[in-house]
Formats: sequence, C-alpha cells, structure tokens
Amino acid sequence: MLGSMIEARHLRVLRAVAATGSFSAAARELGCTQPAVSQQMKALEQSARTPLLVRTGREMRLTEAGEALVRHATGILAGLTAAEEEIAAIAGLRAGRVRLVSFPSGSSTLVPTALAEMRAAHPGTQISLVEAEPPRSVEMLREGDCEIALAFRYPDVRGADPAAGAEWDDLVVRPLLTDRLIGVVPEGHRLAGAERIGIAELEREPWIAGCPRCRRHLVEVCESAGFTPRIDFATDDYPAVFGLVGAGLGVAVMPELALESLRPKGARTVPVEPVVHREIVALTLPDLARVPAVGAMLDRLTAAAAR
Amino acid sequence: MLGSMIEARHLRVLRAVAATGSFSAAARELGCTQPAVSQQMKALEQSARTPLLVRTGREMRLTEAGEALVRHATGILAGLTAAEEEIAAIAGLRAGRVRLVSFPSGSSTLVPTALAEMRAAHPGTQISLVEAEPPRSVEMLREGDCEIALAFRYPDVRGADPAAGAEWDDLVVRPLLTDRLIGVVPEGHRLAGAERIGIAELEREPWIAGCPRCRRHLVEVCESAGFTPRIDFATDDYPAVFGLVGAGLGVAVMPELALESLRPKGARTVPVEPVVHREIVALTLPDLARVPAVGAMLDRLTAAAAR
DNA sequence: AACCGAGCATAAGACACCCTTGGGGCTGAC
DNA sequence: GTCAGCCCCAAGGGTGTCTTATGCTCGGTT
Repeated sequence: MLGSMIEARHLRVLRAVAATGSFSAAARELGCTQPAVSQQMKALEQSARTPLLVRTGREMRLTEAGEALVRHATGILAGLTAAEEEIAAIAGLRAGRVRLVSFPSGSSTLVPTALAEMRAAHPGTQISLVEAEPPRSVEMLREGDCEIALAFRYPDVRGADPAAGAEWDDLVVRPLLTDRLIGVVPEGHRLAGAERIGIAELEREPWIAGCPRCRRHLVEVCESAGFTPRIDFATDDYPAVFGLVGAGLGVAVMPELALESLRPKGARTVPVEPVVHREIVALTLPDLARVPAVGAMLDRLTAAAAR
Repeated sequence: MLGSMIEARHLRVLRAVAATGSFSAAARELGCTQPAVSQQMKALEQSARTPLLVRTGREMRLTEAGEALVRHATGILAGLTAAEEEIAAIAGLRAGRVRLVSFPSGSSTLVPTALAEMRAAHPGTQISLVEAEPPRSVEMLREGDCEIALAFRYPDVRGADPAAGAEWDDLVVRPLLTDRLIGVVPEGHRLAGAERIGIAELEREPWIAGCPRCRRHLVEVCESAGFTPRIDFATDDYPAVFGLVGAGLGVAVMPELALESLRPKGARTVPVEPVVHREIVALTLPDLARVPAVGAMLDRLTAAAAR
C-alpha cells in the first residue's frame, strides 16, 4: 500500500545511470556494487510498468519513459537536497529560530548576555524576545507560540502550594539561578538602618505587593510568620514599587536581582528573615529541548546565570 | 550508504500528519496502522537529526524544521506524482511516441492502415514514419533513432546466406506477411501471355534489378536455377522498374505487394517458378518490444498484415 | 471521584526489501 | 585467442517495515 510508489533512491540511481551510461559506472559513482544498481532499476521498471532503459549490448539508453522520469528526477532531487540542506542547517545550528518569552524585568542582564553569546556563537540563528507573565508565558509555550519561557517559582512555604510547580511537571525545567527577596523600607523608617529585619517586625506596615503570584507568595510567607499583611497597592513594575516605598506609602520585598538595575531613591534595602528564595528557571517542551537551537540557547542561559 | 537519505515515503507520511494533526488520523488517511506512522516519523526525525514534531498531549505540532520539511514536501511530492502520471500515461497508452522506419514503398498499404488504427485506438500516442533501406534502418534501430524498423528478408536459397537473418538474432523479429515475386516482362515479350514462367526461361534476357539485397538474392535464385543473370539496371524505385521494362529494356521481378499500387504501363506481370517468397517483418529491440506503445503498434502492424 | 474513549509509544514477530558475494555469459579489444 | 569490461542470475545475511498486542497518559464524562 505504501511501497508501490516511486522512491527517491530509485531516482538517484536512475539519474546516475543516465549520466554515466552504464550500471557499473553508476555503481562506482554511487558507492555500491553493480548488482545493486541492476536490482534498483529492475524494481523501478516494475513499478513504472514500462521499460525505462534499453540494453543494446554496447550502451545503455533511455526509453521515452526513462527520459521523462529523468527529466522529472532533476527537479525532484534538487528539491530534496534543498530540503535536506535546510534541515541540516537547522540541525547544525547554522539556522533556526528560537522564540523566547520572559517575565518583565527578568530579562535585565540574564537574557541580554545569553542572547549576545548565542548570536556570537551561532550567527545564523534568530532569537526573538517577548515579555509575558508566567501564567501567560507557559500558556504560550503550550500553544506553540514560543520555544522557551523564562519563569520563576517560589519554594513551598508550608507544603500547601504544590500547584505552583505542579503545572510544570510535563515540561522541561532548567534551573538558572536562585536569588532572594530583599526588604525595602522608606528612608525614615525605624528599621531603615537595621542589619536584618524579621518579617514579623513588619506586621503592622502597609504593604506594596508585586505580581499576583508574588503577592500570593508574600501572603503565605507572612501567614506562616503569624500575621496577614495589609496590602495597599500591587504593581509588577519594580521602579514603581520603589517610588511608592520612597514616598512612605508602605514596605515591600523585591528580588535581589531586580535591585541591580534600580536606583534606590528614597528607600533603603534591608535583608529580611527568614530568607525567601526565588528560583528563576527556563521552561520548554521535552521535544523542543532536543531542537539544537533551543538546547544551545538553554545552555547559554545557564552559562549566563552562572555569573 | 544509500539508505541515509530522506525518502519520499517519509514525506508522504509527514504531510499526512501535518494535515490531520495526529498520527492516528494520518494512518487512516494513508491506509495503514498507527504504529506504522509512528515509526516512520521516528525514522525521519532520526535522519533529520532534529525533532520535527512536538507532542503536547492534546495536539501534534510541527517544529521549525518540520515546517520547513513540509514546505519542501509539497513541491517534491507534486513533482513525484507528476512524474508518476506521465509514466502511467505512457504505460497506459494515453501517451507515447513510436518512431517507425520503413523501407521505401513498403509502407504503401500496410503502414497507413496500421497507423490509422493505432491513432483511432490510442489517440494520445504519436507515431512518426521515416523511410530507410534495411541496412540503414536496422542501424537506426540499434543507434536508438527509432523504435520499430520494417524490413524484409528472403529465405535461404541454398543455405549459404545465413548473414541475412543472422544480423537480427539479437532483435525481436515479428513476421508480418509473406508475398512472392512476380515476373515483369514487356508487353510484346514472347512470354507476356504465359500463365507461368520458369525462371530459367529468362536466362538470356537483360535484367532490371532492385535494391542491393534484392539484386543479390536475384542472382542467387538465378544461379541456383543454373545461370547468372545479366543485370543492366538497378533501381529500388518500382515505378522506374515498370517504366524500364515497359520500354523493352529488360525483365524484372517485383514483390506482389508492390504491384497493388502500380499501374502496369507497357509491361505485363506473370508468375514465375520456382515461387520466390519475400518475408516482410517488423524489427525492434527486446526491451522496446515491452514498451506498451511499441507493442501496440506491432500488434496493429500484424493485424493490418493479416489482410 | 472514578470511568472511558482517543491517541501515542513500545515490543515482538512475520515479511519484504536491499545489498553483497560469487559465478556465468556475452561483447569488444589487443 | 585471450583478456577485460559489463551485465544478469542466484543465494545469503542484514536491515527496514508493517502488523498485532499491550501499556500508558490525557481529557471528557457519568
């Protein structure tokens, strides 16, 4: 049912025979023995239901049908080698597109350096970057709108939050780096000069929270410390958080990594206890992880995170 | 060495998978089982050295390499089916060219009727006709300049002429019809009214011979009758022979078939004894005889000769 | 919460295909 | 006449391919 068609191998052999004029020469060109060529041609003529070659003792000639097939074979084999080359380029990292989606402001230093190294090592590849929040970015990954999603996760505070990581159990999770949350208080705050702050010391402060998941995790941490934070504002824009805190409107916690590219105007940063870690990971699909360009980009991200 | 390339079968399966979005549906479309599709795709991905499909649980998506391959597959498979159709047309007598070469004036009635029936039965085929003498026509056949050669041969007169037929022992010889030689004498000749002429009765007449092979055979026949003919003229143009005989310049023998389309001006025809037969045959190469259009044309020639 | 249907992967077995080796016949050249 | 080149044929080993049967996961249902 599937095997009664003309195969590419047949056309390669036929073309070699037509070009050289003999089975033996074609066999030498193809790197096989002469009976192999003979059998291929017999099979091809059988599936064609008409002779393609005329054996005249001295030379091997094509029939009309043979000429027609050779004429078509040229284009077909050209298309086939073009396809093979394009695939080989993708497999050999001389081409390939990787769509990277990252959470906002998570691409401050990690993504740019990884992207620069990737471009330097494999100039043919094209890396695109879009920003999206983790719930949305994972959705994009599953929908096929990107190949790599940068996300972060918090460890379970009390074993009651398996959902945060459980959503990813069918994904490839590549840990990149782990940073911790730093407390942010107004300059005039009573704890502004402290060396460390126990989280419970901020029980009665108004809070400025981050993105929904950050906010949820903040509540969990505080509740396991014995209180429920009063959240007055919520924004995922870190400069805005800094502005709000600097204006004396509340306190906040912020990833250490985000601080590197922010200027603390009117606010002070203080380590909090217990230490809260945030793990930044790269996510992809199992099949996509085996795509060379995707794997290479993951490696670059890992390498960039190692600093 | 030969088996490491992308095969057409792989592309057909890949296209079906891409079109249907699942292995099972592709298997139904292709008329095979689902594991067959699964294994084909695994083999293709292995030879591509990069994943082509992304299994996301719900749907089957293509990677960039997969998209590229499908894009190429469209053209490749189109070319392949076009080639298959053209071959099938030739095999199915909806197309095909047959170059027929015939000896002069041998195509008087035989070839036209066969050609007309061929055209009526298989309108797609193209039959061309060229005239050439038997030594040359066989050469054309061997050189690949025609598919069928019409020729004639005389039976051995004394077992000393094996060369006439021995040249064809690697050819397919299809006997079409056998006619006999008829004597031609001037109107005023002493034997013009005879019912039969013994060949020896023309011993002292001047002769008008035909083509080289006819002339050679004439000499053999006469010699086996006990004399050597005196040949004054030789031409392979039968009307010219008639003219020469009618002008009283000699006697001749002529194939009965040629007489049908000639007007005997000034000459009379008389059967000669012993009866000399001339066998008209169609020649082709063994491989070419298996080409449908060639075989069909041979059949039409045989059928036309049966009348 | 448990069930069920759809879909994919895997394993094993039968079968076909393909290539190679070895031998033979044929043709053309020295 | 011999020799080299070319083709076909037959037999054997290896590989690929398809099928059946089975297990697993997922999504929708009862």
